[in-house]
Amino acid sequence: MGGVKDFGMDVTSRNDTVMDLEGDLEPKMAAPRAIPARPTMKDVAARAGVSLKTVSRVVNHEVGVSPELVTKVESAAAELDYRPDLTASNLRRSDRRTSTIGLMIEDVSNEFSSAVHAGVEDVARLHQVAVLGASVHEDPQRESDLVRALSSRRVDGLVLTPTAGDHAYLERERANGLPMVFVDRLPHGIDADCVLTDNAEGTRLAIEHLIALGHQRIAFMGGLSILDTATQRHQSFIDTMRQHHLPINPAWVVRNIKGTDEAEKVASGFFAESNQPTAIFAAQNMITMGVVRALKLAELQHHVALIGFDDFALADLLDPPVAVVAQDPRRMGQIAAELLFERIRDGKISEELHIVPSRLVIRQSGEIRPV
Amino acid sequence: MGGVKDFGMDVTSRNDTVMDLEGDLEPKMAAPRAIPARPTMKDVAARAGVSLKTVSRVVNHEVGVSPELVTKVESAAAELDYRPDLTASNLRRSDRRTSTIGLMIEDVSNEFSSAVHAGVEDVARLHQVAVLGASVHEDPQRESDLVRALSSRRVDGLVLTPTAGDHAYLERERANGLPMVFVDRLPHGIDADCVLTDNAEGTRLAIEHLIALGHQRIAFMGGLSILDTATQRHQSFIDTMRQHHLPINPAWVVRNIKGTDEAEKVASGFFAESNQPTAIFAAQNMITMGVVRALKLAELQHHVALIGFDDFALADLLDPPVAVVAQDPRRMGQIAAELLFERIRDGKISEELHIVPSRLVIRQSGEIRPV
DNA sequence: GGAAGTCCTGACAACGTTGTCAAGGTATGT
DNA sequence: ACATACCTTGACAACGTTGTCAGGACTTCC
Repeated sequence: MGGVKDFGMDVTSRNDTVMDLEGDLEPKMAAPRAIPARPTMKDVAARAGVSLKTVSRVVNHEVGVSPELVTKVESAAAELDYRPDLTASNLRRSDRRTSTIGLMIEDVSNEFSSAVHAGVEDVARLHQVAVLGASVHEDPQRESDLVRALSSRRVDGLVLTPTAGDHAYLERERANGLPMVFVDRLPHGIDADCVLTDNAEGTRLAIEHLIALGHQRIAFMGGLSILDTATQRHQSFIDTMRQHHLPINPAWVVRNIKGTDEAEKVASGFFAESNQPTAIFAAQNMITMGVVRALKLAELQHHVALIGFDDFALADLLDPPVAVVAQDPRRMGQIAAELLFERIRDGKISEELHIVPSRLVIRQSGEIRPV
Repeated sequence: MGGVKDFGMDVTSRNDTVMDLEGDLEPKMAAPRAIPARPTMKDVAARAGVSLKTVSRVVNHEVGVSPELVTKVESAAAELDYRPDLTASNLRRSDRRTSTIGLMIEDVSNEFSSAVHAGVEDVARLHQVAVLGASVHEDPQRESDLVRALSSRRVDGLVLTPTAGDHAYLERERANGLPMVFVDRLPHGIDADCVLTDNAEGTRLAIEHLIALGHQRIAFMGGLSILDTATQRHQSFIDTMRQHHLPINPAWVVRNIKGTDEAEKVASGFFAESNQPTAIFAAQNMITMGVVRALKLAELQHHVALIGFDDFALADLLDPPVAVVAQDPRRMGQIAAELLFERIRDGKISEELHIVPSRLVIRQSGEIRPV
């Protein structure tokens, strides 16, 4: 249990301030400024010569206040620069909404995540709701800490990309009235609303495109298989190859690749052998970039076909431009947020699954024919 | 004036719910679930058989509670899945801190902005503070709406990238106790702490590098000159050229370029003339990308030198790799956040200016010599 | 002219928590 | 045994706001 933050130090320093001002004759300037008191409704009421409640009514645009008082209150509020205090308001209001939602994504600075963020923000803005964003960095501990922190801040709901761990613990949060929608990955241990890319279909499109060009020796490079996005893409690769009766060379099916550098090494490994794949399917962003590097190094970028999963900025400016299965992360964020607001509104708990289609973006690297 | 959100609809629908349950005999399932009541300290106190205040003490790790009661309270809290309510806590606490700060950046999904976001988050996490992030999209109206919204949510402070407009209005917010730090751009109409890239120095480095290679015909392509980052880069370009007694061709100094497409057009315009620049300095991210496109189209990418301001992912994978003046946006976010927490702690208002150095990242496009 | 209704306004409690203070218990010193 | 100090605990007010309700001024109707 325990508080979210230890305020001990702050409190002490504040007491010190008070002592300074009362106890001795140091000039006020030397002591840290007291925290300025923000004007409250009470202040506005006093200045406008009305009751507290009337100010509340004006601020909330309730009907039935005489125009005269409305202007009086409004100008008093403007003069004082009064801002309603949402934290107090939420405490009292019957619906207890904070007009704030939490967003937990892999990393705010990663291209995919921040597109999701943008999508969530699009929708949140329409609802006049603020977004508390946080990066999980694939750390289950951090994930649950963040859920705690956001829950303590009484967010109205949560959009999150689950880490690999177990998510049964979220069941209790949800039971306590915290709606949540998952994005990009299916959570484990809880049935909940979820917005996913069509990983299987996207992969199938890419592989069949390569097959249509005549490729038979296709390598698969995948990410961490604890993530089911990675697993789905891998499975779809296997299925598609089998459906087309193509051999799968186990040496060319590498999973659990982490990061650009590792991907580069793996791809370079392929090219060092006499028996080389004629096409590579890179099942994730970072992996694609690693492969691009390796191809360039081996000067094979115009000889080995490459299709990546997930689009990235400038993919079309590389030499050759890199073909990808494009997801629509912004759309995913929008859908997730819309779904969340629906749940917040009707208070229902449900387990809807939204699949956002992925599409093959044809660029030159995907048009290279086998030698 | 006015409330931040109109809760009218919600209130109505809630009344409806109550009516349903009381008024007729419909099964409960059909009506929207009532909002589940989250356990409060009172519930925990009742279950543990202690007073409210004792629970408060345990939750906040105050000393002087008997170990026996501590365990009793802790297990009661765990059984109920109690979460302290920060909004109520903040309302009562003497320091009135929400442990939340606001971050207003250009666009959460833009590479530079989200790196700043990541930097702010790095520091915020150390302080156990949550970040309310929002995109301003270069809209002054939106900016001030957001400030209002964040101020109403009683954030402890603000990190923001100011738009082009006037920021005198923020003076009043600050006077009402809202500390703020600006990033990337100097605000107008208010003296405040600010974290900036060394635009002049970075530009000088780039231009002098080109000059050292023998370039004399250097074009400048800049962004919106209402932004002073753009103005500073432009001014530094002019100064550096003058210092080296090089002619400035007005036709090659284009400012106010907006977006990739426009940049591409401008650059293509250069190449259509018989008299061409031998080097281009692109003073902003998007512009650089547009130039890359234009160069490729004109097949001049190996003949005209290019240096851009601000690094971007994959710049080193392009053909040729693109030289840039690299800023350090993540570091900027970190510094801004550190500065903000300092101000929050000591309550001081000041006008410190932090210049984060930029550095020239030499890549092939910047090594092309004039013909 | 009085009863009934409408409109506008304000007093007061309450939201969930923490700060303050006092009460009761135990330990210590004489 | 008594006074003193300390330690632990709880009662109560308060933070800034909104929900509830009641009261006063006016209007309307018989």
